[in-house]
Amino acid sequence: MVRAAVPISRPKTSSSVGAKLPRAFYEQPTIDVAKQLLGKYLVRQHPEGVTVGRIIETEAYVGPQDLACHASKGRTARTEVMFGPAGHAYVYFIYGFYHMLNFVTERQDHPAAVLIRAVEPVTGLDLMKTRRQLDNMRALASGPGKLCQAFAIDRSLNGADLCDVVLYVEDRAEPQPKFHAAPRIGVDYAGKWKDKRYRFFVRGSDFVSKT
DNA sequence: CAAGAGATCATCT
DNA sequence: GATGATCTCTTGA
Repeated sequence: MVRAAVPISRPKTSSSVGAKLPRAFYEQPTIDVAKQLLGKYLVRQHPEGVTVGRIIETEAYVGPQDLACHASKGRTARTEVMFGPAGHAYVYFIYGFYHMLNFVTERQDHPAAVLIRAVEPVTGLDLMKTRRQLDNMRALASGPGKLCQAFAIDRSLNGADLCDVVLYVEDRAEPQPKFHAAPRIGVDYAGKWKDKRYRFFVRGSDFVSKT
């Protein structure tokens, strides 16, 4: 006789698996946000289904003085979101092909953000594989452009509130993973700022974009 | 496996 | 008119 079903298994699409990070989390100093995001879970709700990934790699872009930060070029249509309140998505399009996902940090009028560079696929693997036209789990979301493709993130999400439901981050009460700090990728033009160790990634993960 | 090129377009000069 | 917070494929050891 089969035992009666007991609701102990947690529905994967429910927020009950973790606590959504509040706006106050994103209002912290950008470097702290970048480090603390490691081991948290990026959740994307979409009509095709939910995708979830464990955040493996981030980069901090700390403000207008940071020559690698887009906001160092001034306040423009593109960078406008970064000048707004923390806890919103800054999504931009680059190289004619790829979208980049960032989280706006710190206070109003201090333009800064954290770039999400890689996640470990957790939920919605089939959806990610379809979107990426690829079967290798290691390559699904191990890069900023790859993860945006896998999670169906484009400029329609620019400015999206991370305290809303379509895109947010969950804390599943894991201990903070050990991580490395290294220079950021692809910012050789940024003078002395290019050598700052503002890139953070989980030690030993197979899902880092570059080692 | 490393290095290089090509793809392609929004944004700013 | 140039360039970029990238990715993938090809080439050649």
